[in-house]
Formats: sequence, C-alpha cells, structure tokens
Amino acid sequence: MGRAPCCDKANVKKGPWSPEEDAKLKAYIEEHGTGGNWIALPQKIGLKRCGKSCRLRWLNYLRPNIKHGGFSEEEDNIICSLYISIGSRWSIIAAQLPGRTDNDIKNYWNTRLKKKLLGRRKEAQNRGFSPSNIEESKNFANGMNCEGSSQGLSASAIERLQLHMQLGRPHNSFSFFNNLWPKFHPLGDRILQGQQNGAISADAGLVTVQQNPDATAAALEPSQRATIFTHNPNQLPPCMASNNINLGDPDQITSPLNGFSSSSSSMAFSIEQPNESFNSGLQLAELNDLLLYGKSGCFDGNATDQPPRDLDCFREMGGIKEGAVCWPEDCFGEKSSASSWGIGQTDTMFDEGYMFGYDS
DNA sequence: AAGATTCTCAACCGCTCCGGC
DNA sequence: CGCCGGAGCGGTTGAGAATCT
Repeated sequence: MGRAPCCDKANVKKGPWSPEEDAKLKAYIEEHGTGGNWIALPQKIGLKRCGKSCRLRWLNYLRPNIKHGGFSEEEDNIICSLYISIGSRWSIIAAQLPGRTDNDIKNYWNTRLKKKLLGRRKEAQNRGFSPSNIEESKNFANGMNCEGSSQGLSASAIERLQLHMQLGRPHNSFSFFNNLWPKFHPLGDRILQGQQNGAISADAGLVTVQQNPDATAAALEPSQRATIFTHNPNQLPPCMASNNINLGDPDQITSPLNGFSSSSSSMAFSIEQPNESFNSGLQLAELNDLLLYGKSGCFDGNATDQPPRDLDCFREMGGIKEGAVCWPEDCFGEKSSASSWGIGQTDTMFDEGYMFGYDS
C-alpha cells in the first residue's frame, strides 16, 4: 500500500500557472503569510492547486527578490566549487547565492554549467593540456561505473570526481579555495606535502594537525585507525598524509559569502594535486582501490576500515552516511539540513580538536 | 521555408526528514 | 516508540523556444 497522496489528484490543476493564479497566491501570502500549512493554503484562497505546487511556485517564482538567469562568473565559480565539494545539495548551494533558487541552480548546472566545464576539459584535451590526468580520471571513473561492479558510483559522483580532478589544481580558476575562501588558500607552508608517517603540523598560528609521530597509522590497530580517521584529527591515515592536505585557520577566514563567518569554528579541507602528484601510481592506485572496492592500501582489508571521506563523492562507498566537508554550522542558514551532514556539532568538534565533521 | 533536433526551465513526482501526537 | 502528515529536497519530465539541416 502506497502512501496517501498529499491532495486530491483528480481535482487539482497541473501545468503552467496563469497570471491570475499567481496574483491570488502572491496577494494572499504577502498579506497573511503561508500560515505554516501549504497543504491547506490553496483551499483557503480558492486555487485548484496542490499545496506543494503552491509552495514551489512561491519559492521559485513569486517570492520577492528572486533573480532569474544571468549567472555571473563569480556565481558560476561558487556553484562549481560547492558542487564539487558537497554534490547536488542544491538548496545548500542556493543558500549561498542570494536571490537564486535551488531549482534555478539545478537547471543552470544541468543545462549549461556542466557543459561549459566539460567543454573546457575537451578544450584542454585538444590542446594537449595534461592529457594523462584527464584520461586517467576518465578511465577510472568510467571503470567505476562499469556493470557488475557492486561499488558502482552514481553519475553525479563520477562527474564530481572528474571535475575535481580536472579542476582541483591550485591555480585553476575553479579551485575551491581560490574562489570560496580566497584568503584561505593554503598555499605554501599550509600545504602539507608528502608526509607519510611523521608529524604533520601546520605552521604557527594555524590549527595544528598532527599525525602521531610515535605511532604511524599503519602501526595502529585497524580499529584504531578507523576511529582515528573518522573522528580524530590528531592522526591522519597515510593515504591522506601522502596527498596534499590543505589546512587553514578558520580564524583567518574571511569569506566573501554570506554566512561564512571568520568566527566559525569549523573548517574545510581538500586534496589538491600540485605537481600533478595525483598521477603518481601509488596515489592513483589507492584512489582506484577506494573507488572500486571501498578500501585502499591504508585501510587494508579490515571490516571496520572506511574509505576516506575527504571528497564527498566517496561517501557513496561503504554505506557511509553523508558528510565529508566541514562547514560552519551557521553558514547555510535556516534552510540547510545540517543534521544530514554532520555540521551540527562544530563548536564541540573544534573545542575537542575535531577536524572533520563526519557523521558517525 | 519547414521539419528535425537540441536546449531551456517550470513544474511534477516520489522520497526522506522531522515534529507532533 | 511508532505512526502520521506536512515540509523540503533532488531527480526527472515535457512543453515551448531556439537552433540546425
């Protein structure tokens, strides 16, 4: 037995809204508000529409200060950065772009921006720009999606992975830090490069993240490693340490975006690929393992091992719930569904030395 | 000029989340 | 604690517009 429909489907009008309907809905909401009950609203104002339809119409079209079309380059960058980082959480992305609706952004991404970016990739390919990187990302992303692979990724995850690999270069105009948090760009000594086992510490004044110098992750019990990776920033597993992990000081963040506060008690990170290090056999193999089998060399074979969730697109492996990138709790406003991706405890996380806000 | 194809975007559908009971 | 119902979200659809052949 299915769920009861939210309204009498036989007696509701579908399709495009007429100017009269728009006027009725707008006038009513402007005078009375939604009353916290969209389902009852159409009956109150004599509209033969489903409550959900009214809500959508209001939010996406009639609401004041809605912008349509004409996305700026800056908006493009923000959308792209956030998409790579958090995926298709359009409502969250929309919350960062005043006047934009999730529907608009979703449409814009699907119809234009994605093509624009993929077009750039083709362009780069044609120019011979880093062909191996592009090809490799394509090849193993395609491989991930092959039939018969129980760990096949969604198109979205593959897309984001490809985009991340393509766009993640530090000097790429779509680089996350370049665009979202320009002052946060962790170049230079903020980039922790190639430290396999020793202490990893950020420079003075920055949040210190150390891999336990006395006990490498490889030497730890697998269960400890899993726990450490999930919750404890003080130790990093080798596969993360062997990449370039960008760290920054949230106190120094000045975000151009609404809601990104310098006092926010959380931070984000990403793995980038300076020096084309991502093409190194080890790292690519590790990543491939991760993507194909839900594990990597640094999480070898233990049932409790979990793939790193440094890229959100990895979360689809291993049944891990949402949540890879930390965001300030308040940065997405009321609309965000904070509970679904582990940003609700950032104060505690930070106070207690948590670095990455994973759900557990 | 006309038919075919592609693109755009408003709207719908179905699902999950969450609060109230 | 489980159920119910509304809100919200993301994926998908389809009609109309734009472009191509």
